[in-house]
Amino acid sequence: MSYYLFKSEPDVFNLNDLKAKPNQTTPWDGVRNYQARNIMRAMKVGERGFFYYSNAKPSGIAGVIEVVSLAKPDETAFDPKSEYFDPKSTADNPRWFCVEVKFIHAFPKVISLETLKKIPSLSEMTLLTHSRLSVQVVKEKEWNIIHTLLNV
DNA sequence: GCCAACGTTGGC
DNA sequence: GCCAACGTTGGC
Repeated sequence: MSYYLFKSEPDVFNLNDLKAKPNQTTPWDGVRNYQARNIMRAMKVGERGFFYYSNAKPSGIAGVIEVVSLAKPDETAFDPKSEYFDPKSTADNPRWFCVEVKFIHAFPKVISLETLKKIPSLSEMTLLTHSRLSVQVVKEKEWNIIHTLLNV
């Protein structure tokens, strides 16, 4: 069982938007980075991840979502009208993939990046060492530490 | 709005 | 396969 972190700009797509979707579920499409794609392809149904707000005030972890389907081809890559269109990705040989994710819960308050940076045991977290990666693996230990912050 | 970090592209 | 040029991400 692995844990993950999914980034989104809340002005573009946030937890309320996810909650409003049919079945509170959406394909995590638009990812155009190979490392992030490979992480999604390794995800299993039932695994959970943090929903992270980037370019936000404040940026930070806003809640939890769950993987509800294995990675499948990202349809937005095939659509010339989509901002995520990629002519190099074809139905025969798709380049980009996405899992479907479901709303689980929103934290009462966003756990800010500033707060996370202050915790020594989180200093190796991918969020802090490879800040640009938009889909990340979170270690179980990190996952648990972050949940204990909710009780403070 | 700036800019550091870093991923991608394409010429050679 | 190298690497310069360029584009994007995301914190501040």
